[in-house]
Amino acid sequence: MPQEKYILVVDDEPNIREFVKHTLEKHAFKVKLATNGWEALAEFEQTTFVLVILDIMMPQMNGLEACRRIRQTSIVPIIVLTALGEEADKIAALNQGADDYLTKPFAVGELVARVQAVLRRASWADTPRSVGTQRFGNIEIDFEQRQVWRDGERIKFTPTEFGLLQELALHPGKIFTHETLLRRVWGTEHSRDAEYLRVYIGRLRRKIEVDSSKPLHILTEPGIGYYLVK
Amino acid sequence: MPQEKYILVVDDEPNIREFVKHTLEKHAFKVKLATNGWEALAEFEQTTFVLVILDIMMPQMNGLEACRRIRQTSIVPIIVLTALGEEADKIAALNQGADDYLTKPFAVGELVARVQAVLRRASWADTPRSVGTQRFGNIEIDFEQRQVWRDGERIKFTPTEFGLLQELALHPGKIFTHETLLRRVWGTEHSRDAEYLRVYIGRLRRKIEVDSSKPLHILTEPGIGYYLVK
DNA sequence: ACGGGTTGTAAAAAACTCGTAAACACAGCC
DNA sequence: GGCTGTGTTTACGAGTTTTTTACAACCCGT
Repeated sequence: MPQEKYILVVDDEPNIREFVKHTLEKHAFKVKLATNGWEALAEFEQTTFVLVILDIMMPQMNGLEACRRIRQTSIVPIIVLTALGEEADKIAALNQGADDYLTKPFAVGELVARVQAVLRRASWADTPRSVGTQRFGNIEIDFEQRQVWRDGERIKFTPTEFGLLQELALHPGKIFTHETLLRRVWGTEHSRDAEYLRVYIGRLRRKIEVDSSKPLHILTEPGIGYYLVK
Repeated sequence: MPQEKYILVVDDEPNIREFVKHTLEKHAFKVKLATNGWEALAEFEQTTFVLVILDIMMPQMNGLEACRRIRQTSIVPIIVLTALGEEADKIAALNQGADDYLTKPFAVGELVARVQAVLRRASWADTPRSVGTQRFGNIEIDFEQRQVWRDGERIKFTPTEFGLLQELALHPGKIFTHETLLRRVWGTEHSRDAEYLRVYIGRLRRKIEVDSSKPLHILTEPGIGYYLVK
């Protein structure tokens, strides 16, 4: 059923707000607007959104704080908008639970592509999977049994390898920062030991990618972290 | 026993039919072909199949109807093939009792992965969880009498040994973590004493396995725990 | 094209896991 | 007491996994 899909757009700059609204409406989405964090949270109470697009730099309550608060009560996908060169903002937002980011200025095509990508990943309906399993093309992961299958063949993983794969696979498409992955897999005390990650990402790729020098599933987001796609 | 596993492939497009047939035969399956729903049902009468792969869009009798009719008489796993974007078809097919779907075009790896996954799940489902007695190749366990027989000879087990064996045997194939086994057999207060487990798994193997250094029934999942297979 | 930082890979070193043997403890029983 | 059956504890070698180190490959801005 083509139900109405609401997207919440939060930005203090009127022209960006209108640009995004206009673009999304052309693609059959319904759009609600807010100009700061407080308004965003208020809107969020009112309506059920399929996606939130959130500017980081805003007066009143900034995007980072809004992102954190939304995440406390919802798993709705969040795309943050950052200014060019504000790496730290991106990373902070991703650490607060944002799913993806867009760097201003962005083109119509880029906006639409990201929105659709995020929604596709989040769409729960389109994967018929038995409970506790996920599929990425020819890879199948059984979280309960801690087993992974590639082209129907079982591949064995060490505890650390599986832990890392699991973090990535539980939110396909979501970009994880180095720090987040290190904290979740190795614990807070190793959140700065990025070399662990390099070594283990390499091992995962050698096990699940067809050609580990041209990965299709485990992708690098330079300067930020890693993410998994189908 | 490497019994012959027949798969029925139903599609009106010759090249897809041959592609699937060829791929599956390379993976040691026997393949029978049909080009429409009527032929499929006719073949289905003749041979016992372990799996049916069924195109949705076909002339004569479409896949959906064929799926429904097969389901009336059999629980054989069914994978349906759908064209890209035909969401409605997928959902309808899953509602008619299909087990999984593949969207055309698909890669070799993905086809094989789905076939194996569906077969794996099917074989898992028919494992009898009976509480009475259970058989693992040459080993027979009577849970009521707390007795075990190997090649018809009674083997004696101490209470702890039998308790551990029983935990594993009640869910064959399921991987139990060290902690779970320790908690269930020795109690929560010993859930960290992994050395008990090492010693007792060794004792079980010496009693049950033909060659305890190459166990066939009681298997180790490194870093995680143990499980029992037939 | 250069230099500085990041990312990927290989390999050595350190730490840990698993299976096994053997010793010990402790009861019940003769 | 000595014997037997069971559970607990310790120790060690082989093998695996994790950590550490080093360096090559790559990207990006100047």
